[in-house]
Amino acid sequence: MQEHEFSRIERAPAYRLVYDAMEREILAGRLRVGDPLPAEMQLAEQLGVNRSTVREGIRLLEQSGLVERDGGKRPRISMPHYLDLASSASRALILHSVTFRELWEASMVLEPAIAERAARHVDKNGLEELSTNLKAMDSIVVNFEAGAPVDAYEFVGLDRAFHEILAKVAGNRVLALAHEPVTSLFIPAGQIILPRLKTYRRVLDAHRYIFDCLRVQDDAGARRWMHKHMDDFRRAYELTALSLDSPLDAVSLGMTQVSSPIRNR
Amino acid sequence: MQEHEFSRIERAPAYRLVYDAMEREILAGRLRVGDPLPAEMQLAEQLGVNRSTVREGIRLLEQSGLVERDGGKRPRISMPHYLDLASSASRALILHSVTFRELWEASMVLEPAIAERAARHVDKNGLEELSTNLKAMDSIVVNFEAGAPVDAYEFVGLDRAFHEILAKVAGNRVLALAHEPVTSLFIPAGQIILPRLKTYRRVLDAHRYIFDCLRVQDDAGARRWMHKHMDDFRRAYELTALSLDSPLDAVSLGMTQVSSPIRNR
DNA sequence: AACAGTCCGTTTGTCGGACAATTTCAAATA
DNA sequence: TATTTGAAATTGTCCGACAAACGGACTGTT
Repeated sequence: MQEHEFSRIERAPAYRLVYDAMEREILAGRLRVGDPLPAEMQLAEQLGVNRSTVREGIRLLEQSGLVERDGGKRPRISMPHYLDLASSASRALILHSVTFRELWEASMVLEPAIAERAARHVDKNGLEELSTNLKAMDSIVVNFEAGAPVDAYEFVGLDRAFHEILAKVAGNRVLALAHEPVTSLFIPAGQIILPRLKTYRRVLDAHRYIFDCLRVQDDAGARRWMHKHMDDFRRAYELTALSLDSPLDAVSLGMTQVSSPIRNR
Repeated sequence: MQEHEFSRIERAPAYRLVYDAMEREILAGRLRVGDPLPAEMQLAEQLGVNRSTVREGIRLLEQSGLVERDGGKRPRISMPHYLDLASSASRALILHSVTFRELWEASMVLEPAIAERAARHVDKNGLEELSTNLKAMDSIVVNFEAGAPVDAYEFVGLDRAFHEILAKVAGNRVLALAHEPVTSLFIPAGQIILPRLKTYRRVLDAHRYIFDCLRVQDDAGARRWMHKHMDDFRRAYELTALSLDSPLDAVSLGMTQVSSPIRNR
């Protein structure tokens, strides 16, 4: 029967305070992107803590993408790239046993919208990139129809690349960010589905229709074809006797070595 | 003039290997969610590195949400909640100078889709939550129209809460994840716009229309009203003489103390 | 039996120091 | 000027130490 509720007393460890302090400096622009981090010793003195403590704080910055380490060189301030965040998002979604249906529903919302915007904003460069992608996929399909085996990994990679080029071309980074985990989670499913159903030609054709719409800036057409394309994917998923409502399982989908979100360049 | 190209030798620091190893154990389920982490000393012995190195690795896990520390207790394995990721995403988007237009475009895609699904899946519980939210907002508006001042922070908080309840009710975690950074970035804009235009009643009415559609499971109506609601927001933004295409600036939007993504419970 | 107090081993947080490997940078050299 | 060299700085890793907090067992009181 308490009258007064006490607010929880918060006692953050020093290494987290280090993290907070440095994050503030970065976000406030006093430490600029690209600059090397101050030496650990120097930070330790300025902040009045031990070097080990500073190091632990830097690890937090590192994982949150605000600090980037290249080999043994001085770590530098960096902007977390939103596409890096997507990998953590994918992992989180898997751990929460998100179902394929949720994934597919989201893609039915995002992909057509992205295709539509891509058709409106595409430029010569984007068309070039897409064309190159299509050519590569075309040669795989032609070879396949001549009897050659298909490298599923390569094919699905091209598929993904196509959609990511679209997302880039659409020119909306918020949509691109939302889109990224979806495509990355589709990959394992694609690697299971495609080798079984061998619908390579179908995927290629869909991409080509979308490409044609982009070329003439037909945004409604791009949206429509993308819609169809994604619906195809769901049907294929069901045809392989996979249930829409079973969770994407980390292990069965080979995501066990997601490993570290270090971006190699 | 070398003949043979050596593939770059990659030498990750030990603390990152510690991170990788432990992440593997967690994702493979050998360390289960909720379990306390093994003692640092024990890990150090098993992995053959020093305790300091283990600690640095644990910091990486901590920031990526796979390990949760509550006070001075033993850290425990945890699932990163996707909504926690959203705060990093928001920060990244701000750092990349995303424009309000991009944000708004994304919301025009996501919010109506979410409202539509919410109307289809809403249950008694969800309606209850929404109703409570509406009542709270109603009393603020009524007071305002009687001459009382409005706590912008509180109002915008209720606004956000309404949209988040919808996202939850829609029952699609992928969409909810994509949605989260958008609402959180809208908040500062709302805090600028609403006190100037004083369109509190307008927001409340829109929410109520959407709520009514949900009650009768009118998904098309929910979508339509949400669409209108978001379009209203853009118009309000323009009316305050803010440019759609200027980047969301961290400082002017008061995001300087984003600070640590620790989830308090 | 329920509850408060005490004690003790364990674990984390922090400190200080040490050293090898590598990078950085400026001086010396061709 | 371009290259090499060498010293200083910096990071990665290890070791050892100790205070503070936690968890659990034990005890005594009501």
